[in-house]
Amino acid sequence: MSERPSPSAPRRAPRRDALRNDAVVIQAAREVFAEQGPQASMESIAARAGLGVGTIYRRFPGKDALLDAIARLFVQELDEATAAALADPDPAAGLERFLDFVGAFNTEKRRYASLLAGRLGADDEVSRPTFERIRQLTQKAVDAGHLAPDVTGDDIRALVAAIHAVVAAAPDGDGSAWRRFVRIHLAGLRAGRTEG
Amino acid sequence: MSERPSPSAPRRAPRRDALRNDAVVIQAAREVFAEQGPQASMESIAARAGLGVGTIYRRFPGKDALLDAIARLFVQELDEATAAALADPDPAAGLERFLDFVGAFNTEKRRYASLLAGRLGADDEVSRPTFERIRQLTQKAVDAGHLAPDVTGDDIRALVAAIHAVVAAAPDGDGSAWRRFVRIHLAGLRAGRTEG
DNA sequence: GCGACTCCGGAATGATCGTTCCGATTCGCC
DNA sequence: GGCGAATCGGAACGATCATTCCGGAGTCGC
Repeated sequence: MSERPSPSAPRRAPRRDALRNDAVVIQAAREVFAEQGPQASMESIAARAGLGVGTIYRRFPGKDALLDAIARLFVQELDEATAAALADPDPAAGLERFLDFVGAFNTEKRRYASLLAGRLGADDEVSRPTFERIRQLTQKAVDAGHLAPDVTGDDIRALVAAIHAVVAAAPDGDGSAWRRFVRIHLAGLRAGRTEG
Repeated sequence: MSERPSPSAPRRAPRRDALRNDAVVIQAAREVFAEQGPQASMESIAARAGLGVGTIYRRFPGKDALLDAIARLFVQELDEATAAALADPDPAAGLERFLDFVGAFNTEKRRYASLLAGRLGADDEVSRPTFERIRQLTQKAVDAGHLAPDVTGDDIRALVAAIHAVVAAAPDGDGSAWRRFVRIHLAGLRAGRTEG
């Protein structure tokens, strides 16, 4: 019984250059997909990374896996934003901080919406724990009297989806039209008693 | 010498089958693009139409032209809806009727958003005369006191874009989540004095 | 430094798809 | 019914692109 971790794997540690390339590929893919959308070719990504296509395929089973990896990255950033917003002692401020993040995120990276579209199903456009946090964030704001009593996490989720679209539809120069949109919608969420 | 209407065009009327196929192609393309998105193949459209691909190319210079033709059709429908809404004697009712149309239109045809995206530039997502009518519609509602004084056509246009997204993001069964969204946003547009 | 093994580059492969082309078919007119 | 032209069908072409493959370069443990 010599201590081999696994009978058939006397593996060596991965080489340093391989590890570095891992990060380089993700970064390049992020940039290229943001610029050209999901139909960007693997070759253009490889070129941006300064690598050959084969190197990408060593790490990722295929283009779809690469797309998924990046989508997961975005969800993770959104996740961190919800966690930060939830930690804010003032519920209203936390909610607005979160919505600010969503708008800024999409403004910076216009094309990400098309990347996420379809890749994450309708009911997990936001990963489940993230949505749970949005729900809590909403509930706190309702309890504090900042939103009408019947407002739910679904309403905020719809608003998030709407922000995507408003950012994408805004004229080129205008990077903050979405702020006005959010302000208006929040006014509706405060005042609106939707006796349904 | 002999009386030809035009020197170089002794044209005969188009054949009846050609005229019929024109409509068949458009209809098939509408259906297939709605189901599969803009990346649907020309062959699948031809198959749906019960025709050969060559027949499509006789009418349309290429796939892009076909896509454009359908996008123009949608804009035209939207155009008619704005005209009808503007004709309504009650400004508030006209505006709501218009927004109802937008939501229903997108609900029926989920994938049309991706078809229109990018094809019509940011500043003519709605054709110019259509946008002019939206502006008038908005102004009438403002003058009648149904919307806050500083609301403009751009606000309604943003709402239209948002409705697209909300419809697309809604869970499968739920074909009317967008109604709630619109109701809330309209409340914000009524109450919100955005002293900016 | 050296040997063995991992990793990289980029040409080759196979599939998909938009577009073209031309013989066969159908239509309009007499 | 028959002729000439417009139209159709769908095979063939060329381009693009994801994916594979393997000879050669680079790295690690010693």
